[in-house]
Amino acid sequence: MNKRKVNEVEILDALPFLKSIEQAGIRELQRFGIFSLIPKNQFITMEGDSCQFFSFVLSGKIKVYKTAENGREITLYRLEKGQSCILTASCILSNKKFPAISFSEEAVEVISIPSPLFLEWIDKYDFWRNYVFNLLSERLSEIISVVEEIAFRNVDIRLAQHLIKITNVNKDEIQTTHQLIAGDIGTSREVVSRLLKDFEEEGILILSRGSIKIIDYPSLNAKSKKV
Amino acid sequence: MNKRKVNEVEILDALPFLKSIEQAGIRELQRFGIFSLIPKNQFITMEGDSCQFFSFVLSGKIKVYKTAENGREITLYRLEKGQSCILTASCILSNKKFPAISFSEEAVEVISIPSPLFLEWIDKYDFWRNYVFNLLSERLSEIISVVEEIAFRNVDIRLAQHLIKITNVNKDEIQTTHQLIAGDIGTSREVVSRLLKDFEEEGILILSRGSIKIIDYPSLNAKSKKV
DNA sequence: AATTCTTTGTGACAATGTCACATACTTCTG
DNA sequence: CAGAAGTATGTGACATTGTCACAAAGAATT
Repeated sequence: MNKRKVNEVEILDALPFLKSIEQAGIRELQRFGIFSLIPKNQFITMEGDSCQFFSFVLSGKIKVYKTAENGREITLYRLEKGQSCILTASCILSNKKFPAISFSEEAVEVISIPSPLFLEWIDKYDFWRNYVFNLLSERLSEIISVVEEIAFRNVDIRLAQHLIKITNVNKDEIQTTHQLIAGDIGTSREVVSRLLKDFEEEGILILSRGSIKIIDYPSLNAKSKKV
Repeated sequence: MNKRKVNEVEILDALPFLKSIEQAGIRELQRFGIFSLIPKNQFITMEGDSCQFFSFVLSGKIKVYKTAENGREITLYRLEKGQSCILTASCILSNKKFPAISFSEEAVEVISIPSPLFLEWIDKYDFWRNYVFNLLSERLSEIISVVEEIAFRNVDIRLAQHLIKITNVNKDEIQTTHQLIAGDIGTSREVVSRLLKDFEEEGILILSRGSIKIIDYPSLNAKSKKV
């Protein structure tokens, strides 16, 4: 991992909440924050790791997920620019082990601070405390909606929703594999393949290896809202 | 709801973490805490309510769950003596609506404090902050294991686990309905009925209306750990 | 004893998950 | 460049789970 100190502009760009508050926070982050560059497709933490650092994502994308013995996966959430990991926070706060796997889907730049410092800042800085509490609250809602989706929603609807979510606004072609989609929506690859095939037969999209081209967005959208 | 002030002994009995710290916390709770007695089988909050108060459970049991349009349910967690609700905390902290239903399975005694006070105390008292953070962290792990169970574990195993969980140590007869079990493990009543029937045919338990009698605990236990 | 409500049982069928392969496309390697 | 190896997708068969519709049994009420 590539490590160095990080400058104020980079910090403020990723963490605008720091702008509104006293300089102390930024100075402290510059002083104690450790910059790391994590290459693409690396496992960052595994299930059971202990959390020595708390990190902010400056750029890139991290997937946080659980796996089953049989290889099935379920994505809990993703971290992008300006975000940080509720499970790490929770882990440090209650001194437990990290209960999931985190993996860099894209190369990631992070600033990390040692966990004792994380705890100290919570007591010391109001803005920091607010940031962490909000982080926890928001991620919690996300995870609860994951529960809801998996428990109640049919797979075809979840699939349609997910395709919409990962479709880039100005591009109708998604680069991904059925296996990755399966992990994101918590089902098996075969089910995804079958349903995508159905969608293709309905003229909603066109499949090719490693890519899905949406050709009837309105129908896909309708599917994602089906009762 | 029956409301009154509450005495120190009751508070300390339910919230032992207060013992170890300064008197200020207890005095404040006595001064501003509102005692309520909620009868059995009441809806306490509904989806979309806003959270005006933060409450501690002194006795009784509250179920916090989500429902689907078709009536299916999934229990997120239960609150008992000394606990409080992560979703309420999250709701107050990020100023959002309550995203679930809470319901008193038994008559419940709670002390509540107004949410602005909740926020004020977080800034003011270390012990309070620690309590809330720990609460959030621990409930978060619970909810993540709910995700894991629903996403990966077969229903028969979840059912066996759940039966073991709700079996009283010194009694082998459980008073409940198939419908309630279905809600707890996130499936439908019919599936629970079918699987329980299977368990009965295997000689693991005996069914009667409103009650399940475990007669072969070792087998049930084995089932709950099946690959 | 009749009525109503709640709980449980069940068959049929749809949706999803699993397993075992087959097939096709890509990349690597000599 | 051909063949091999790796990765992604397709598919049939079958098990599990979810849904629907309705029957039957037990408990509570009148």
